[in-house]
Amino acid sequence: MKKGLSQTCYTFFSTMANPTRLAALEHLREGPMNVSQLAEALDQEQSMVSHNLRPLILCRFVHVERRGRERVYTLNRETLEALFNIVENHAEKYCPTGGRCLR
Amino acid sequence: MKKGLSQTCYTFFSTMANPTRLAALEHLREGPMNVSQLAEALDQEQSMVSHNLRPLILCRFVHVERRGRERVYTLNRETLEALFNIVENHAEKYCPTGGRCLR
DNA sequence: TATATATATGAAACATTTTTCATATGAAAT
DNA sequence: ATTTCATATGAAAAATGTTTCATATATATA
Repeated sequence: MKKGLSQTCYTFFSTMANPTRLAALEHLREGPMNVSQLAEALDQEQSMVSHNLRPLILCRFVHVERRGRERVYTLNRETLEALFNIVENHAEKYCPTGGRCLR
Repeated sequence: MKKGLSQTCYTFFSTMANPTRLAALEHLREGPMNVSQLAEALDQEQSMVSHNLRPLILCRFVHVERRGRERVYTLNRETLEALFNIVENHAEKYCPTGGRCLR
């Protein structure tokens, strides 16, 4: 592993390891959305969504574009579809009960 | 995304989002090791290593085999090499400074 | 320019996770 | 059967991360 990848991994996975952010990413798979739409879809306060979007942007898991006074968030599919595939494959093989760990 | 994958993702990424566990996984890339060897390599207390290995086992990121009174831990390469590749590719493209996020 | 709308931000309160330390377990050696 | 060695475990203390609430910023509209 290249030097610094361990730190990168930590930032990367910490950002992913949050239910609100994961739910936001799931919704963004359907297509770009602004913050209000996300807040509505997630049934969460605008402020909370906003707070949680920031690490996603810093990690480049989503990118943001201004449209008037809205901000439209778009999924970085290149990374995230690949990532979800790995998790899905791993879960199919090792977590047949769906999310709950085996003993 | 299949139902339950969001929960699976959370467990998956939470387990990855820890410096001690990431360092352990890095070392296990070199080959199987027992707990003492890992503790030595990581320069950490045996107890801490042990605590941190548990989630890795539950998620099937490593598997363990008894050898006398030792326990030898082995990396699940199938999942983890694929995962590290994605992080590496993402970082190369988006984090040229190595681990530190862009602004 | 005043107001409304969309989003972001800071800081305190709250929650979860990690680390440490003492001790338990279990297999091997004496 | 006792001791030793390797590892695991429970629980308290410490560290991190999340959520909320009040408010700031920035763009658009009246």
